[in-house]
Amino acid sequence: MDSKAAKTGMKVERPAKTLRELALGNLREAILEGVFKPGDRLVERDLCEQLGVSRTIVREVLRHLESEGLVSTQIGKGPIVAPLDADIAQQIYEVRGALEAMAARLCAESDDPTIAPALDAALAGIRKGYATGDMGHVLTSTSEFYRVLFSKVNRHVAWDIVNMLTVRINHLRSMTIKTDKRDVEGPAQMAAIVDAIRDRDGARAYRVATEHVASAADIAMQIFADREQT
Amino acid sequence: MDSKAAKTGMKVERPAKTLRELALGNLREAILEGVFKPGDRLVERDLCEQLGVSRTIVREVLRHLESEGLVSTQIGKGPIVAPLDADIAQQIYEVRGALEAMAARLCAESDDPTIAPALDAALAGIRKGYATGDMGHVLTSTSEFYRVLFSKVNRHVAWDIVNMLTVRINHLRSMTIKTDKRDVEGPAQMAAIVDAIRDRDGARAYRVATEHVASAADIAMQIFADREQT
DNA sequence: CCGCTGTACTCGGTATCCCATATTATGCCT
DNA sequence: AGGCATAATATGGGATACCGAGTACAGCGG
Repeated sequence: MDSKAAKTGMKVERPAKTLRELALGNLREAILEGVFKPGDRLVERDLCEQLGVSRTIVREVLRHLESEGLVSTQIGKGPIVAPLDADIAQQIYEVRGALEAMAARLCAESDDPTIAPALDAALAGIRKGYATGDMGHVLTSTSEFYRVLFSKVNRHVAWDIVNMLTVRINHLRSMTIKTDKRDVEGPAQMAAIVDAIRDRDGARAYRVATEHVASAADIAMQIFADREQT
Repeated sequence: MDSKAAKTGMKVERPAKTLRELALGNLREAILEGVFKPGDRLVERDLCEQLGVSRTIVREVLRHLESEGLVSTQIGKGPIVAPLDADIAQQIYEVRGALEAMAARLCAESDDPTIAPALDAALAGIRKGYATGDMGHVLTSTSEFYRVLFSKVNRHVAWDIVNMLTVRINHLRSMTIKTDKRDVEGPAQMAAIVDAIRDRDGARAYRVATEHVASAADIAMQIFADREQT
């Protein structure tokens, strides 16, 4: 796995050694898991206890998450979990779409025969997750699918951006994949991307990738609409 | 200005109040200005003196710049100014191209008649900068051009990303705009973008915007090639 | 000439302190 | 009783001082 990552030029994250990286991961996870909900205040001194680290670390971590967009700091108050509105979510999906479509096209236009099989493997993981009802597995396999898409053509800058954006819409992703018929539609759309890549059809790969993200965005917007009606 | 910014949803940066924001701006500026060159170590305690702030601040700032990609921290050592290689630069130009082309298309497809004049104004600024030899003015006007492109269609997420990427290739930008004939080619390409927008031709706007970034990237790659020959 | 050792440097991390502000609780006066 | 002024609390912004560990380099000895 490591050698493979090195071969693709993709930065392999070595076992996070510094406390700060650990704390960063933990807090990010906690926010993603919903332990802290959007709008909740993130009190530095409380986090020190909960994370078991000093305020220095907590502050560095908060700053980092702030630049990731997961945390926002209001002037007179302090850091809170950044709320996500429909407009921002829409924009995030849009950028993701642009970048993932770009990557899909590049994959199609490269002549690396290992791409399609690797994507198929990830796709199989997604289908298996749906079949077994393991939604966590669906999410990680989906990430793997896109990771392959970017790393096979050595686009780690774009991949980093997509990753940054993805964490912000994490809970939306969890909901979109549970939507009615998404268990067949989603994989089908992704299979269409793989097909286009296999056919070396860059334009089609670009188009179907764009459509896939757009349909996920549509579902997300529907979720916002439903929520508002409450 | 504030009301306009609010209307466009574009984040207006209020006069940085916290010491941290000041220090962040100063250090970023220093790196961009070349006070610290790629590979230079950024010794925390030295920066404390030079910036006149405590280590707390310096560390938060370094963390922030790290997540911006301007600074990289090597495990056993410490923070250094992130070196920029041709591969990364290429990828940054590529992502910028994808996003700017997207914004150009959106501008063309919107029916906001204020877009083209605003872009023309920025373009005039660029031409004036070239005419007077004020390259700093060329750069800020170019940024203004793209800021308008994104803000007129309310894409501040994408704009933030483009901005983040742009600082990393700042010195390349300074060099590309000084390239032979870039003083006529560059503005001509940007005028083509405005023309396409005025004609409501989304596909053409997308294409010419892509081409403009690609030509800038080509020049940047040439700079890397020349540098290597030394 | 090469290898070892010790010292200086610096980072990651911690523990306190101080100050300003914002919120909340208290209490007094009308 | 109600409203306003005030005090107490909570918290963020910032500064210091300190410690342990790893790196780098200089000098010493073989």
